[in-house]
Amino acid sequence: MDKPEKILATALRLFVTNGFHGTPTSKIASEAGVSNGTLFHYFKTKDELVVALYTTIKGELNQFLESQINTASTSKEKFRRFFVGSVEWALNNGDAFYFIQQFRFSPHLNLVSEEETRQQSEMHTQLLQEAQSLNGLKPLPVDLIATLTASQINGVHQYLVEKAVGPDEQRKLIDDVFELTWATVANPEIR
Amino acid sequence: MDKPEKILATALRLFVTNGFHGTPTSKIASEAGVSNGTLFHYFKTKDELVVALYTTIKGELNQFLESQINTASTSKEKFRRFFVGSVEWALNNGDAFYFIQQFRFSPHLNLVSEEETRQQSEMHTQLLQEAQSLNGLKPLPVDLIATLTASQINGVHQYLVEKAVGPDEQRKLIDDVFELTWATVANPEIR
Amino acid sequence: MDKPEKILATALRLFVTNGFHGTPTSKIASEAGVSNGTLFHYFKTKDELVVALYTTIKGELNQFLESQINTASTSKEKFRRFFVGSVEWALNNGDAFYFIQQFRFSPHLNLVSEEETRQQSEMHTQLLQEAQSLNGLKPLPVDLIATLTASQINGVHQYLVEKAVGPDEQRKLIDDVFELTWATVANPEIR
Amino acid sequence: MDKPEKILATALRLFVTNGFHGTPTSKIASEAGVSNGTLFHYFKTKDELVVALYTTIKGELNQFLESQINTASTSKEKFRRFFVGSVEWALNNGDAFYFIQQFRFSPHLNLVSEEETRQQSEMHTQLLQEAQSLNGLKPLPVDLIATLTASQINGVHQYLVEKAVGPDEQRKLIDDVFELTWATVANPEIR
DNA sequence: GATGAATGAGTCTTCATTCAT
DNA sequence: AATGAATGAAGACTCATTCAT
Repeated sequence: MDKPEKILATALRLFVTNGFHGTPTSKIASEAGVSNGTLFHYFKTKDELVVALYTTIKGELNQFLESQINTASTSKEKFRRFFVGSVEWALNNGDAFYFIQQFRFSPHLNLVSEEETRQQSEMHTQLLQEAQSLNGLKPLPVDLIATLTASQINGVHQYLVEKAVGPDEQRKLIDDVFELTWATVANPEIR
Repeated sequence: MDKPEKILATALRLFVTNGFHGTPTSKIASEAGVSNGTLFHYFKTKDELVVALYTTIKGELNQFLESQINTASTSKEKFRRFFVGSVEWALNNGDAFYFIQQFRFSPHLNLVSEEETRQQSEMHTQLLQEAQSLNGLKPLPVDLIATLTASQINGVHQYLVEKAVGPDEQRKLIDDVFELTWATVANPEIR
Repeated sequence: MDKPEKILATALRLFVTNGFHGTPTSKIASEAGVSNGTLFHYFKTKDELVVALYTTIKGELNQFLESQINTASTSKEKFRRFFVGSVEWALNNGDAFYFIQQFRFSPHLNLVSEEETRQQSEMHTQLLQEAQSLNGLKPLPVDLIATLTASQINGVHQYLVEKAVGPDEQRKLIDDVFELTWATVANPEIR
Repeated sequence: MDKPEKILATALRLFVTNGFHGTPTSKIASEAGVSNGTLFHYFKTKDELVVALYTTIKGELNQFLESQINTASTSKEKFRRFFVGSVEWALNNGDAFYFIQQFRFSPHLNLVSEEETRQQSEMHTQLLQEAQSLNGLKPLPVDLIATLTASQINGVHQYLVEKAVGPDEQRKLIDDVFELTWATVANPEIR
């Protein structure tokens, strides 16, 4: 792991525990094993570091989801992979997932261009548009369906974390909720 | 509005715009029309102010929801009032609702006792337990259903805010999603 | 004990424990069982309170010493009473004695007029001048003798406090040191 | 003089004039020619600065006394050097000596470990123990003798400062009082 | 690239003091 | 006389950021 990566990883850990404000750059630097100056060598400002962390994490998540979806053929299967993959990634990357929420409810969000924000949700939207064009979804606004499924993903994840469910049960539960969600949004006529 | 109330109202507005850290206590005080010292007369620390704001808002929300539910008789109707009431409260109290999310993804959350946290979600849980005991819900963990419906509430709200939907369409959309959600969690046999 | 007295007594206790700076007037007031405003009703400023406390204590000490000396007849006996009385008063009024030192090494000392300062040490000087005029003391400056004996008083007191000597041994020790001190300053020819 | 030294020197001067509380860290910093932040770079808190100043001064005093004693051979001579050296150091380092008293009657004293306090008075105690083991002192507790001589040192110094005695007379007076003190504590049989 | 001493603006918080009741 | 809410000036301390080495 090179220095910028180490800095980002350390920042993530500390931000999640202490919040942005509660984490001085000096602490990030020292815990990352670099000097104060080095941090600012790679990230011009603290805000830039925060945004870079967000962008990096979002990139990793998207890359992971893409790899999950690629191998599926049907719309439902793609959708399932997206749903299940999201929850599992969130479970395996608790800090990163928490950070995303933290970031979205902070003024830092304004520092990310709308263009970038749009791109990041593109995959999800595209997936649903494809499904809808094949008559596979209820006649609801695609964006609504997207938002609702994203909410469900958050919901399942939150439940699993709070209840500390075991791995086997976990898999079953995720799948159950996926099926419920699919039943909710899918066109019953061609189910 | 007495002084503590003015302080809380001003703090809410500023926190939502600038974040906790981005809002100096001095600005809260001056915009609330009181002196710096007065703020600290009523709230020992800034953190205490943040927590007090959260507790107050949660209290108001819960009181509002309780008033909504009281007049309903059937489980589904209670549930509907809860669902619709939540979304509408969120729409009418955008700042307060945003603040709740902000707060939940910040280290301040740790300053709220578990007891209080439990109390705040009690109504929701009770509602669902009652419904389940009457065989009205699918055989899923009540907490899961609670978390999922809460997520749906967030989802609809988020969609409505982002899309700036008009009032009539809004009401219809909320009701549609409620029905979808109910269909998702209700026991189909006695639907 | 009326209110000003209660305030002074409380202030003494708190000053000794926490220092002048470490003791807010609000704490003095609350622990004295009066309101914040009442304290400032009796003492215009905090500094005035500090000085009033000093003056009061010094007055009590002097009154006590005067009562001790009154009944003695010879110079040596008066001197003994002064010496022993000082040490015993210091032992019985630990806080007050500590406060005097605290006060003397603080900028508050400047708030006491020189006239008052002079008056307070008058008794001691007078005692020694009387003794010297009777040829009872070594031919040293009276002020030097005064300063040295005062230092010895401090010294014995400090030792007794630090070593927590028992009462009987205490009395003997004080007397021993008095005799040593007397031998040091008294004119050997007419001893 | 490096920055920490400059800060300590400035702090000493200001503390003696205005007291701990009467001296803002900002004033110390600016008069020392460094920024506010630099002061806190070297001393984590104002209290730590105060304690560091005390420790430094005590260290300097002890080092000076040690150098004075080293060259003497007999107990009495060592004792004389200690006595005279102490008074002269106090005269030449008025601020530092005043600060020591100020510090000893302040709550800051509690911040110095007992171990350190013990070490600082070790030299004095050792000196007297050595003298006593050679039968050179009266059969009194060594600690008492130590406390009494320390008090005499304070006394002479106080007198000389108050009376503004000239240098020649000064030396004679210090020596006279030393002899008196020695006569007071030394064993008369082997004098 | 890397360092870490130095900076100083910015913030929370305290507290002596006032004053209307 | 007594209260205690209100004030705001003042101060300790933090921390993002710079820059000479």
